[in-house]
Amino acid sequence: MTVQIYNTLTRKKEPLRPLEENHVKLYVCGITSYDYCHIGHARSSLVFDMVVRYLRYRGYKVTFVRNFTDIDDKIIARANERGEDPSALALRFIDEFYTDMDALGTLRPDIEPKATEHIQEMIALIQNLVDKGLAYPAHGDVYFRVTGLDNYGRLSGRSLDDMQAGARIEVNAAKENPMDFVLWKGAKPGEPKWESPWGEGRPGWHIECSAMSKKYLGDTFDIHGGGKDLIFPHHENEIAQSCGASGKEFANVWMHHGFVTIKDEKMSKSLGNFLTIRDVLNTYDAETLRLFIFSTQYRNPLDFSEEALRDAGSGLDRIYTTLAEIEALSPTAETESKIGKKDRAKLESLQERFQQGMDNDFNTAQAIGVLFDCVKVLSKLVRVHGANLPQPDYDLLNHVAGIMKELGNILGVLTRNPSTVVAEKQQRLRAQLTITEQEIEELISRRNTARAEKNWATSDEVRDTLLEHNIVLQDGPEGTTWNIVDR
RNA sequence: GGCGACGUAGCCAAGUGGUAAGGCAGUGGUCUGCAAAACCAUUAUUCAGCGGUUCGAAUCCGCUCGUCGCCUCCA
Repeated sequence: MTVQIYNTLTRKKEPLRPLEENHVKLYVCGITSYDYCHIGHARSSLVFDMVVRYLRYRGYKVTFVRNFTDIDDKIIARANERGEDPSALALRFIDEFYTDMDALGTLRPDIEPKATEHIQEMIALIQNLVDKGLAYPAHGDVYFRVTGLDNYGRLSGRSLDDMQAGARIEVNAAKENPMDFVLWKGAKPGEPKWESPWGEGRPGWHIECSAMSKKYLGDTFDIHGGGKDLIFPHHENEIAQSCGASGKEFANVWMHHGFVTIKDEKMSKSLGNFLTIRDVLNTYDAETLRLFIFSTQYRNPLDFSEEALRDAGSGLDRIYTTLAEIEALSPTAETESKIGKKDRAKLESLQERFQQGMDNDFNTAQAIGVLFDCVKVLSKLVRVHGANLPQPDYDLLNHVAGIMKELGNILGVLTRNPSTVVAEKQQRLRAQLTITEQEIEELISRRNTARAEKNWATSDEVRDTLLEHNIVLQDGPEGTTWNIVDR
């Protein structure tokens, strides 16, 4: 079985076949750095972080390139609003991006090129296109001639006729065809600019990815990724530029992830319905956010809600609690297993089933289902046999727990020590208590006296009092214990 | 208007031609004075609707309805 990936270009799942044996070359469109990143950006980074981790787990060498767009209309506009230098603003938000990425625990790409550091490569590429008749200078700008290619529109599945019928195209007299797009923008007063054969100016948006992917990965490489909103025009135009210039294929596989939505509407700056990464990490930890983001397959829309995030949090707690319980076990001298056939089969097939899910176009929802399926079994076994666990069963439980952590790491979860996580949570909850532990003990003791006298009214009253302080009681054979309710 | 995606239990979500994973919630049981927690069991004769192909369809095809996205900057 090989990794199957849905290719936007062919609209099919295809087996991954890297050009170079066992070496995957991946280019992902990164951020335009002019503001803090929101949860949609987090999804993008986390999806490709997971893709890279999984491919490496599957034995591939991965060269991962992700760019920064650090020169662009929006950066200039924002800088002007704030009276800040555009490049300083771009650099500042790249720093903020790193702060968020580190908080999310994403791996750094192997190469993170910035547009402004590749102006010469872009100029060379544009010159190549001009020489081939695929681009033309006009009024200080340079435009790509879309009619020069016979298959412009093949990624987004639209024809030039379709697009012109759409008629949502700005009037620009300099263009031969309304769908022609800008490769180089002539300088306007006060804007950042670079020398070029066509006069001073700056690059258009799409050309940077063509130039930088070529430089670091070659004319043709394996996977190009980004959000669904980049399919048109950004990726369509990259294909036009790169294929036009090289005469070769560009990226073999195009991966596009779905949006994060709020109440089923796309989260976006223009709608103003976005939450920044740091907003969310203020309340929820990174692993919770990861589990939430991976709870659906990457191509589907993901609806953000506090409830969904809380669900992810309790799921994560449950796994950590079970793993911590396994850590605390000790075996007996017995050598005969008490684990039934069905449970054993589930545990032993964990890795294989997880891999099946992930091989299926990185279906993290399926893979997480497998993880929980095993947690269920582990938790039951700890409950039923924990106090009296034969050596071989002890070994199996620990083995499976180890695999679970390894697989979790592909999603960037279960990276911490389970006992520590559980202890820290208790500590955090204790810090929020509105009652001292001594008072709790006193109340429990008062209740136990009442219970001994079968004074249930007083007993229940005490229990309710404690519940108001988020303390829930558990009467067991060894006496009464208490826990803090996480609200 | 053009192009595309999606519609599976109360909610989230897998399944992509062989008879509905998993999570949250619910119900019954064990336990308990009653609870809580935990465990055990159970919860969709059916996959938006209607046709068609097939021995067989949630899965393939057609139409209808609904939701969302792209066509302008967007992850």
